[in-house]
Amino acid sequence: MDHVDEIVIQWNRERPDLDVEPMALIGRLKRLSQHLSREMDKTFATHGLNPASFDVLATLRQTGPPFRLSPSDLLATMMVTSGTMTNRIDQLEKTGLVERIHNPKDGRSVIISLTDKGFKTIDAAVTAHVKTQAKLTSHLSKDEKETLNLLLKNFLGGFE
Amino acid sequence: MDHVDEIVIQWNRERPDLDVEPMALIGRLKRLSQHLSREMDKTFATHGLNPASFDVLATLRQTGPPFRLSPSDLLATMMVTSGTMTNRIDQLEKTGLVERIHNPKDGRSVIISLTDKGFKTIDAAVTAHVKTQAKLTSHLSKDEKETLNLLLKNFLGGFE
DNA sequence: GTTATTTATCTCGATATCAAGATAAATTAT
DNA sequence: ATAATTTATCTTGATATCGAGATAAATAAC
Repeated sequence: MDHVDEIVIQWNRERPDLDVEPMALIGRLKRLSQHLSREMDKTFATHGLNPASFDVLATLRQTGPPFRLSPSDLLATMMVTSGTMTNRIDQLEKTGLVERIHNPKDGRSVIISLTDKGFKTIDAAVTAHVKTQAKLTSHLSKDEKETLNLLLKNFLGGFE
Repeated sequence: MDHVDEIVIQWNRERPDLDVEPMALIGRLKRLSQHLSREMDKTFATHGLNPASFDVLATLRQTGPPFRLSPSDLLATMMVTSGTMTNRIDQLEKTGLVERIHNPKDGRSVIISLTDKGFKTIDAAVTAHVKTQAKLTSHLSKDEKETLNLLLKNFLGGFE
């Protein structure tokens, strides 16, 4: 009997015409996502990052040498608008974690490049982050993790 | 082979020392949550609401007559700060969907009450919302929904 | 070659949220 | 009773995001 169960009971009493089973499923998913994010954000903060800056740095790091992507490339992997991306890069540039490099092949575009400082920061942060994620999923058995992952992948497949 | 699989492959190449299985699980969960929210927000918008206002109105409606709760009660069910709650109530009051009633029993507190307009709005919105949620989960079989819901409930139990 | 369209990035104004602290009433301790 | 503490709500300043549109360069159409 958790928080979502209570909501379901209330709606069944107030609006018995509605099938609120999907609401329970989606409600738990969303709430869980919030809890996980909140915990992971703490790890980012201990490395001077917020989730937005971590995301950008991690995406650059992950691509391998020379750790460079255009804002458009970054946009393609994140669910944010172009204005948000500009702001994220601005903040990272201010703190010296990335730099904007002029693209000689295309005057419209720029290349976002991890600095040494950015590389060191994200490598340390991601090590801690993975540790945090391991802890956050430690309640689940190996089997549960696998089943959950498969179901989520299937579910997510409907959207992207 | 989805977006998250690609990320896992990249990290395995760049940082083979890290076990990124939890990252895949959490990444899918978060991304799915974003997709679902984005779709549900459209439904709210067609009723003149945003997710924040929907949340407050739905919580009031769900409690049954007389559809009243204190800001603290509302806070207890939502993962937001008190400042956010004040703002949410301000917006809803401006549009006449709720009203603040003085609490005669306690001079510190107020009672947030659904207006007629608020009641009508949320009843229509929640009907549409449930329909949207049914559609969003229609890819999953009955069995998948049940298994997923159980796993999420168990996972969520570790946090609240 | 000139014009029209598309693409890449940035700008601007509005808004929701948070963290920290202010205010004021109720409760507890002395 | 008075003072200290706790509780309930609100205020303030900062920030991340979004939507819509601006700018400028590259590409396509004619």
